[in-house]
Amino acid sequence: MKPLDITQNICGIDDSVMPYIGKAMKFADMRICSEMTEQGYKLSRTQIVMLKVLHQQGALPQNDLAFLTERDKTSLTRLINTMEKKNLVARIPNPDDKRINMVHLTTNGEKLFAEVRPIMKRIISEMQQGLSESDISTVKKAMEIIQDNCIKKLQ
Amino acid sequence: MKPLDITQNICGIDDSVMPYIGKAMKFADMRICSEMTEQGYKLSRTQIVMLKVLHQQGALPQNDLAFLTERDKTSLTRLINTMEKKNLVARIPNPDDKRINMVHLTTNGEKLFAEVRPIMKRIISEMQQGLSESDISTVKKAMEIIQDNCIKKLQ
DNA sequence: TTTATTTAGTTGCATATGCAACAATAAAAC
DNA sequence: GTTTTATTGTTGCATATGCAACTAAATAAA
Repeated sequence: MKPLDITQNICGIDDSVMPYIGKAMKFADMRICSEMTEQGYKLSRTQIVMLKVLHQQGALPQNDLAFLTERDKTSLTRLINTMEKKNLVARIPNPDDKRINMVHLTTNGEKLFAEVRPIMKRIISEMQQGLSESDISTVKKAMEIIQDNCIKKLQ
Repeated sequence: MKPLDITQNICGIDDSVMPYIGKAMKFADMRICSEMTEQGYKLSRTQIVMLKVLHQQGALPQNDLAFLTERDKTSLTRLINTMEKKNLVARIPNPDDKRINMVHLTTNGEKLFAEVRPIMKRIISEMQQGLSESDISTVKKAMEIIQDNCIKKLQ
């Protein structure tokens, strides 16, 4: 028995790209996770992206972080919980508005990001080996179209 | 404040397609879920795909189902738990090999799949509105390449 | 035939995610 | 100045997923 032919798409729509992008994403996440583990880092792609955003943007309120990364605020809350336990980020209450937590990278988080960055760079270029410039730009365009089509109807 | 420009990719690799496919997938799942809810069905894309596989393949051992759908067997176990609670599928022990559970679609599951199938068909075609034949085939090819590159290194 | 190994499935633990409902605080309306 | 509304963040509940460790059963090896 083999995995189902990937062309067997949902509900007989034979030109659906959904299962393709779903699986590519899943395996990419697994690959990143496994390589990080090998290198001695217990980090997911999600966490690495968050490190990067905080590195580039500086401290931000949770709400803004959720918006910037297009996540539900509850998801953001728990992601920050996880990363706080690992001492990658810290919540610092804003004295001017007691509702707000500013999320900072810790020194440890900054250090880890610097270490992990070149590894990610390599993994990503390995994952995209064999894709032409034009393939990459077509994929990006297509994904934006799909995302727009979805959001349009999500109002 | 706006969502980060999607071109802001992981670790400064500006031609990475990862964030694009991740977000497209997430919004597609949300769209499917929300539309299903509107129509009175509490079903995720994952569950619908499982209904379809069982509809087409007939009853299967959990192990085979996990392999066919490229899921970890523990993930499969819990997906079947969820669907069993909803009376969409049933586990029937194999008398010839007491280790094996055959997973069947229930009558209810079969009925629901028939109802949901045309809805999915519409959603998918709406989501891909604006993609040309050639875009779709490029995306498929690209996703297969990424998946292969990942699996290669996951041994 | 008894022991060792492999296979099928489950459970604990971890990550990630969204919706609904909630508490605390700030801002607006009155 | 008090009441109402909006904003920020958390928790409960639900889904989905993988790895490690486990049990039960079948198969292979001794």
